[in-house]
Amino acid sequence: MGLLSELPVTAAWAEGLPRDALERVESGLSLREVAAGGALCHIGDPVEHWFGIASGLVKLSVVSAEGKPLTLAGVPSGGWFGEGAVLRDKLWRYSVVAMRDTTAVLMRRATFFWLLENSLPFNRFIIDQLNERLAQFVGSLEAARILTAKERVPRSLALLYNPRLYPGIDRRLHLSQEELGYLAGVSRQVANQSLQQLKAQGIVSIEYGKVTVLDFDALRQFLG
DNA sequence: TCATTAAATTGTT
DNA sequence: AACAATTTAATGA
Repeated sequence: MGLLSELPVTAAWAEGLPRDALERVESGLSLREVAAGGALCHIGDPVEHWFGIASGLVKLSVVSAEGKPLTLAGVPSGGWFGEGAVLRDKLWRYSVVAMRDTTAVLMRRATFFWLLENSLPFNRFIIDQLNERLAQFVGSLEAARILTAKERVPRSLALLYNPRLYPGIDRRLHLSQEELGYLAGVSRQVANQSLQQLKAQGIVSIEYGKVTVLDFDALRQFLG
């Protein structure tokens, strides 16, 4: 019974791997617990791992010269990220901060590259993932220009429910309105008002510290 | 298990 | 940004 099979994370890239390869890969994995507010890595840290989120929620963020934080993306449980950094960079270009208590899976660089050289499905997974993220960030540029602050909230929510990047994510997400505001780059007030509107439209339901998506199709309208 | 208190979150100004 | 109201989590009897 290996590490992967015990995790509540669907590691799609591991499907189809021969048993001996799987054992080899699992020897290159480790777990790390990070409390809410803690960091998985900081800007400038050496890139030593590819990250997966077994449970919890993290955000990828940078800080502007004036000290204003900018959130690039949120990654819920089931998501893997950092392949761009592992492939291209020696140092992290963004910080990874836990928005909730989080359990992360760390894959050593050497293991990552071994998979690249030995598994075609893994290569396919990485290409799909890079492509999906590229689409997200291109969309973000558009959204920043075209969408109002209130519209950026449902867009951010829709991004979290990307089935390709984060398969099997629960309809109900443990995510406060303040945290959603950080993700969307809007104030908590705007996040609140936007959620109220979405609730009135029957797209989401709101609970204390949680949001549940009721209508995925309606939410995807905000992706543009 | 229940009551009390602190902390977190929400809705509004 | 600041306020009050509400919900949850933590604590201890």
